Parts: sequence; structure tokens; C-alpha cells
Amino acid sequence: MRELKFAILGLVNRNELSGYDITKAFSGSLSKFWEAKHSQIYPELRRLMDEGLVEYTVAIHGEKLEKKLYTITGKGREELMQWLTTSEPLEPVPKDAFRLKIYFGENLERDQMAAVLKSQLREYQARLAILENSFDVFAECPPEKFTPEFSEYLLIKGGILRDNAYIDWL
Amino acid sequence: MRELKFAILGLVNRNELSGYDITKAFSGSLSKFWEAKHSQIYPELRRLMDEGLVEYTVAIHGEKLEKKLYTITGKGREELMQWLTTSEPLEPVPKDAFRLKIYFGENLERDQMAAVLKSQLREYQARLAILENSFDVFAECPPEKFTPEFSEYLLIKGGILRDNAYIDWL
DNA sequence: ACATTACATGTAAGAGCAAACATGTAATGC
DNA sequence: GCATTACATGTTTGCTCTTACATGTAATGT
Repeated sequence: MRELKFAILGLVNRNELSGYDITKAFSGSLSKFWEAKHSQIYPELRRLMDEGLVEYTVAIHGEKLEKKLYTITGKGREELMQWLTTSEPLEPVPKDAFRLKIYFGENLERDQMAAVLKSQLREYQARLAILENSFDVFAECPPEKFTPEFSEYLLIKGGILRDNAYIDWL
Repeated sequence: MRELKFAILGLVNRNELSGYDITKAFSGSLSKFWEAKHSQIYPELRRLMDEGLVEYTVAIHGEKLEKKLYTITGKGREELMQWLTTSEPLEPVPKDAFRLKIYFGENLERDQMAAVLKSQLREYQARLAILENSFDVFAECPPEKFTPEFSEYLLIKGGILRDNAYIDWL
């Protein structure tokens, strides 16, 4: 529950970040396994403030553009560590409209089914290609210590394995 | 969007079903790739009625227990076929709290990380075992035509491949 | 006879999320 | 000089879904 809370805490634990920076993280490298829009992030930051888990200082950029730079508090770090070391129950099976269509495949002619399958295959191949591109950035496996870089390497690898399994199945 | 709508239409297209029957489907065999609770199903049935996509007859069980048996209408079947033959955009990457923990793994000691990993591995192995059990029900591959039985066979196979990929990664 | 489980149908409250609404500043390209 | 893109921070509305609330009948076990 409230995983966005911990995702934000984890980020501001690394660096001082504005809401905008956090938004970019969730639509950039993090987006390969967790997405969030700014309309979700700003209210959550507000809530984390109210709970005393983060704090911010205001920085002025240029003449008057204000940005709030958030950092984690001691209490925030405690809750983050608590969450990190707790093993949570299995995620519910992800909902997948395509699988649902397969389930009702009895209603489709052979060529209609083929079209749906091929379309899905193309989409997964496209996503896989993007992941493999990101993976190639790592010329070789980073040192096997849990640095942010190594984590990202692992997670991209996980995405590739996941999408490959889906493609095999298709 | 509104995938539950089509999941229900697909079910009542096969057989005359009550809300209760539909609920059982979503917590039984269908639950391996789509879940829904009765609190979601009854309002959706109401909505499908309002839209003229399903209709029902009331059956009395015993003395006075009423059950509403839903069937699909012509309009409902049209919309179902429309949906089935349209290829939808890729699902967003499924959110996975465990991956998030890996992403912030820098904060964990080696043995803490090992504990989290092992716990996750056990949970996936347990789910895989359940899927493999369901798979063994099919003594051999059903005839390769898109009957409901064949579809279920495929979907369980897909679940096994998915969980195997996750376990390999772990 | 009494309890438990299965059958059966709903509603209410609230979390999580996306899309759209809303506003303004600063840097870059042309 | 003007337009576009990037920076920056919010709120509102509406959909999906879960948990809990709410009520009642029928079958089964003991």
C-alpha cells in the first residue's frame, strides 16, 4: 500500500529533488517499472510534508521562478528502511486485456485471431527493442554491488526476461 | 477501457449466468489472469442493463430466493465482437513493489537483500506450483482450436512462462 | 434443533490513478 | 522580436478497484 510514498522517499533519500525532478524520474529511467504523473506526485509530497517524512527549502531560479527542493527527514528514512526490509505479499496477477481476448477467442475466426496475435507480438517486440537498447548502455555488467547503477542494470534485465517470455508465449 | 464490461459480456455470451455465477468465475478459473469482486460486478451488470447490452430473467430457487439470470443481447454481442477484433495499445508496465525495492537496494545490507530476494522467490515458486497443477489437469494438449478449453490451456501456459521468467531473473 | 457454509444481491467509503484544467517563468531556436 | 519548448507547481474530475457494510435464503453437517 502507498507505494508511491516509498518511491518518492527513496528518490529524495538519494538527492535533493524538486517535484519536477521527481516527475522526470518517473517518466524517465524509473518509468520502465514504475510510472507516476505530476498530478499524483504533488499531492503525495504535500502528504509526506504533513507526516514529517520530507522537508524542503525554496530555491529561486532566475528572477522569480520558485522551486521546492525536497529532502528526506530522519523519520522518513526510518519508514523507508522499514518498508525496504519488509517482504510484501505477492502482487495480484496483472490485468491484461489481451489475455482476456484470448480467453474469449472462441468467437474469432482463424485470420482474425492471427491478426490480433500478430499485432500484440509487434508491440511487445517494440518494447523489447527499447529495453535492449537501454541494456546496451551498460557496456559490461557493473560491479556486483547494489549501487543505483547495478540496480537499474538488474531491472532492465528483468524487463527483458519478462518481455521475452511473453513473446515466446505469443 | 472498461474491460470488466467485456469480460462480463464474454461470459454471458457463453452461458446464462447470475451475478453470483459471474463472481465465482472471476474468483475461480478466470482469477489466474483477471480478478473482480462482486461489489464491482453488480454495478457493472446494472450499467450493462441500462445500455441494453444484457438482459435477465428472474428464477426462483426454493421458496423465494431470487436469482437474476443474465444473457447477452444482439447489441451486446456486436460490441463484444467489436472489442475482440480491435487491437489495443500495450498495457502499462505492471507496478511491482518488489522491483521498486531492488531499485533502492543501495540502502540494504547484503543479508537483508538476500532475505528479501529469498522471500520473493518462495512466493513466486508457490504461485508457479499452483499454475503447474492447473496445467497438469490437461493430460495432453487439447485440440488446437479456439475452444474455451484450449484458451485456458494457453493462458495457464502463459502464466507459467511469465512466472518462470521472473524466477529465472530472481 | 442449531450452526455453519453456500447461495444470492446489493451499497458506501475511500485509495490510486490518469486526463484535463489552470497558471506562470526561463531558455532556446529561428 | 516571436514562438516554442522546458521548467515549475498546483487542482479538479472521473474511472477502477478494494474493503467493509448490509441483508436475506437454502443446504449441509452434526
